[in-house]
Amino acid sequence: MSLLDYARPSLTTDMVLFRVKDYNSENSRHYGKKELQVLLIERENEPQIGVWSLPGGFVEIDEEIFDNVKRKLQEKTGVEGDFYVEQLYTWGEVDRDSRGRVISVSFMGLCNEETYIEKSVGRKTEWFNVKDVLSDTFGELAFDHKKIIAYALERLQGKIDYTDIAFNLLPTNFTMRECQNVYELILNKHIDNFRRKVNEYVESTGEFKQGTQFRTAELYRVNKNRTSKF
Amino acid sequence: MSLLDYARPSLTTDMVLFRVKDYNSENSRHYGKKELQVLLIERENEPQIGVWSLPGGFVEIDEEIFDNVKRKLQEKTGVEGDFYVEQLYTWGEVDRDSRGRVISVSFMGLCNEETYIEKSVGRKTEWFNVKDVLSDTFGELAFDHKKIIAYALERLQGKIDYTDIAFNLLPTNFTMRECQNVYELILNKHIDNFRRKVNEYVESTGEFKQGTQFRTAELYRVNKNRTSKF
DNA sequence: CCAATAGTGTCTGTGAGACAGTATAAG
DNA sequence: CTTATACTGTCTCACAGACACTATTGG
Repeated sequence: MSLLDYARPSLTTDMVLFRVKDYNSENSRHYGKKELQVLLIERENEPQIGVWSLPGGFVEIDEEIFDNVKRKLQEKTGVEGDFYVEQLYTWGEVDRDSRGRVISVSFMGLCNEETYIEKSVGRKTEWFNVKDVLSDTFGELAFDHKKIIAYALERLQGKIDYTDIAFNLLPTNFTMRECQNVYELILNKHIDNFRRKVNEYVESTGEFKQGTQFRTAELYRVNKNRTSKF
Repeated sequence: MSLLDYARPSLTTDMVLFRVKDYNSENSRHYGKKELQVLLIERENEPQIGVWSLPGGFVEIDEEIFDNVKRKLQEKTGVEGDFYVEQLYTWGEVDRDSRGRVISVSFMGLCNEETYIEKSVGRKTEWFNVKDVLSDTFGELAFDHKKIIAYALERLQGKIDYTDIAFNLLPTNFTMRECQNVYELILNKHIDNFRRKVNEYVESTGEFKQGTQFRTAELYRVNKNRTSKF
């Protein structure tokens, strides 16, 4: 029996790309402009034209899945760079796409101002507050994309305590306040004794952040020589 | 542009089914017959005829991926039942299968003597010690199946400390020694103060295991009313 | 009695939550 | 000086590693 005898599903990718907007805003207790954001695009084709959706697209027959998700992201949103990406889950419910059988391999990306650039590609793309997107009042996303974003957020929340994954949302050098902002935005709660918790992951740079309104804060970087927990 | 314009990859599943053989053997310090095992089948078709491989097969166009992996397992190995299954990872490297582009969604199953039955289907299937299969001396498995088994074991080891996933490898009622055997086989090390570690996950049945050579041991079951950590 | 396993008690160090207190910047 | 943030010190409680100890079974 040849492989050709099988009717094959289509294979696509979906990227849940997160960033933290205004991670550097001061005072963690005043929840201001800073927010965890996800990148969405408005669908241009049937079905569900005009509906917000995750960037992604069909995988070519000779294209690595991982390459595809970065290529589609670049083509559709203009976002590219060397940021963190990990595979999340594969969604394949028979009726998840009205066009037919479509299998989607989903990915989570974590970027920051240093690891990505964004050019206009003449399409409607926008960074949304993740909390807003997941709320009932936001309205529907295309296909099962709301479920995928919720899954990505859960994965991020789950891994943040026992990996250094969150540092992918920060630039090379950052203050403790900036780092704490990122953690608090992801976990959606205040964290006490924060510097003690991330101590094993970071090291001093010896430099200080200038231009702040109050006491200058020391800049830290990820400690690449830390002993791994795994 | 229609979906038909795309050349589509084939979609398959692979099942990494674990069980613990002789989890009830006494004395954890004498590593005897008890072992963590994985179910393999000998390939009957090209390519790689006669090579040990994970059970699985091609997904039908109108078949749920999850249904497929359980159906293929039953058809190819004769193993069926209502045991724990979770999706692991999707493997899609362009050159992972010599027949063409084949995407494999892999799953991990955890079963025990109560949750599965095994009938002969006239094919060569066998339960292997996971440690042996992953060692260099075992020889090659089909495709990237050794990598997939290694990934499944890592996932199992990673989740065992913060979930009750390991109890899927035990029958409804079990002794502390049996439970400890399962944990020690998965983590491949001795564990001290074991009953204290699993206390929150189990509750007494009030019954005792009869027919043991020495002191009788109390039987426990999974505590369904435990407060979740998640 | 002995041998082997089942199960308990306790010491100690580590680490997290809570929160008081000190340091430093701008104005 | 004040104010707001950066950063340190310390108390307490819970828990995990280490390991000594008691309990119960068959022979």
